[in-house]
Amino acid sequence: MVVERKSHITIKDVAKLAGVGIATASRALNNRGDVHPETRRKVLEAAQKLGYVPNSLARSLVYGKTKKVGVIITTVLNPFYAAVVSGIERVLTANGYTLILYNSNEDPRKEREALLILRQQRVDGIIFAPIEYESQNVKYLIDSKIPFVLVARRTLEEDTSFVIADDFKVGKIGTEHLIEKGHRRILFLNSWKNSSAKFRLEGYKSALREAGFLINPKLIYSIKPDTDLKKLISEIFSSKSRPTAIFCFCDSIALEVMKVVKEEGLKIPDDVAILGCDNLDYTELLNPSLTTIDISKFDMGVLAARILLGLLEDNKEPVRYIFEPKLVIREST
Amino acid sequence: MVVERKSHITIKDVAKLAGVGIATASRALNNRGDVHPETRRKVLEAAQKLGYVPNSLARSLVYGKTKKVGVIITTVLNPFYAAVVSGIERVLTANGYTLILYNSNEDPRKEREALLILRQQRVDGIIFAPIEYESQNVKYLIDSKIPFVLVARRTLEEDTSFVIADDFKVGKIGTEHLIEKGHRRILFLNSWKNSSAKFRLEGYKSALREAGFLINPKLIYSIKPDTDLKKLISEIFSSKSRPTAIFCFCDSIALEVMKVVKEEGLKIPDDVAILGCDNLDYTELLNPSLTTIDISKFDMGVLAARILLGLLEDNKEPVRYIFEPKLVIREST
DNA sequence: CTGTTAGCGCCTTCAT
DNA sequence: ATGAAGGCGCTAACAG
Repeated sequence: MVVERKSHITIKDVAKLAGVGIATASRALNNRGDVHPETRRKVLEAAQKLGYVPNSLARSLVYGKTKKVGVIITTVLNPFYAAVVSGIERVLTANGYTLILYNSNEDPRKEREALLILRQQRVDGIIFAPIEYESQNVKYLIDSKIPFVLVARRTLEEDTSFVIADDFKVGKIGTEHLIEKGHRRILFLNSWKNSSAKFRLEGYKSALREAGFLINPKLIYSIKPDTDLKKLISEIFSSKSRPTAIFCFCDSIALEVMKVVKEEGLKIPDDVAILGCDNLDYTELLNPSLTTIDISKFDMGVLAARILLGLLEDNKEPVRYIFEPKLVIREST
Repeated sequence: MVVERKSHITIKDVAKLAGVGIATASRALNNRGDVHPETRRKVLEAAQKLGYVPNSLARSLVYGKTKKVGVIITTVLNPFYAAVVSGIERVLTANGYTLILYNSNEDPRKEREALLILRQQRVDGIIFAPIEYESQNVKYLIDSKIPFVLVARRTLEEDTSFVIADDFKVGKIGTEHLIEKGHRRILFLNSWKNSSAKFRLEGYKSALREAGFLINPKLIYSIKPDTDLKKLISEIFSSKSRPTAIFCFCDSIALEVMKVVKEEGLKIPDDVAILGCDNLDYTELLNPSLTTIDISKFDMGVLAARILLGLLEDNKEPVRYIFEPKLVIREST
């Protein structure tokens, strides 16, 4: 016969051992209201002796607040998001909040699932990098009434809080740099469906247009997580009119592209120039060092978290913040 | 038809709208017991209409299980841990578990705090990369009776579950490789206090000893998060008998070292060889490409999560698994 | 100052 | 097949 042992010490146990009522124990434990010093001592001692750990589920049930924040990003495998999450975490934990992390992996179904679970968990707020610019999931989130702030990516809604980079400018200054370097056929390996992809593409086009060049749709690709970069690149470079430069959506993609390009026996930047984006730590030491566009990753996370805290605690108006990107010229272009 | 909603719809609301009792609503919602098909339909419809989202806090209170797992690592900023976490997440979410992430940043106090909060949150289990080999926090965790598995780092306890690399071997094959390349003065930039540091150091010494060389304590350093690498390196290299090779605890450190070494005007590997560990994605493309030691990061996470699930669901015995490291020779040595 | 009581939202006997 | 009632652990009135 297995005896079902009570798995956790409760406040009841503490109260009993201290020889006081349950409410008194609660008061003593939480420094609330008036408790006789001696009583408090007894309670704390009992708690100590029993190894009492308050159950925050029960507490949250009562309070209606959980002190938890959900974070949904693409994947922490991308150092860009790792940095964003790190910034978020810094602020959140400093303010007594716990962080629940979800990686959507660019799959809207997983994103939706994450949202549902976060609602079930009754998180107080959500920080979110939505997969799509026109996002059903963000609509759903708005309906849910949970305070949230978008990070790194925005959506078409005008009245949401977000912290993003000026992606139009990213696309523009990157392309301008390549044009300046004499490139005319610039391959744009863009991301997929998200706001950054959308606005960077517009920046790319704008730069081309202003320089008086035609926009060649065949030079614009959307990379999905399952895209076979190797195949794509070698196809593109087997055509007669191969591009002389590649503008990659992010450094992670640029890294992959560099591998493939090298395998193809092409020299960087002589045969093909490569431009990344994010200015990840290692890009400075790549061979050749990667020209890229710096975006304040960590600070974006910090600010997003701060804004969310504002939303949670003061019930402020939506806040929008746009970080300025900065071109970092190195050897790859 | 606008529905006025209070802060959260409860099962009570659903029951009322469906015109049934709470218990029946619960049964219908959870496909439990016998419910008349027509009743079920009404309940589900009501839930749908109200946008009901079950409160998992309340549910967990009843069940005594939360379906949540806590993860404590050094920092997700290190791609090594990002990969580990990613592996963990893959398995956990696939099994209906939610992941709560904490970064200890090598600070035992933060680590302890994380442990406390996870207990308060009543997580079902914990996956944990402890900062110290002789860890008070792991003792505390053991006392807490929460099932856990250590990942990447172990402690002196023999009867805990863990998934680690064979760190003695890491230290050994790395050092042997450098010796083979003709190096005699090998600087070991080790980590701090954790099991990997301990065993790798033993491997390093063992290799030196077996080759018949003396162990020079002045060539062994422990890098802490706040160590000024630049200063350290330039001091070391300003002495007459400078090392000819540097064995770095991990690729992230190796990256920093490469930057500093280059600033000092030294050529790699001619003036100084550099060896990393972890085989991060970008190391292949560094200038020069980094010789490193491959460790199955993602798989370590996957396995740790699987083992934890085993512990949670079948209440199995502790499981220990040690991954084989593999030397990856490139240009930097 | 302290104990009793009524929930927070949900699930589960136990009757009906 | 269904509803009433008790309880998970905790906090907040409300009485003493």
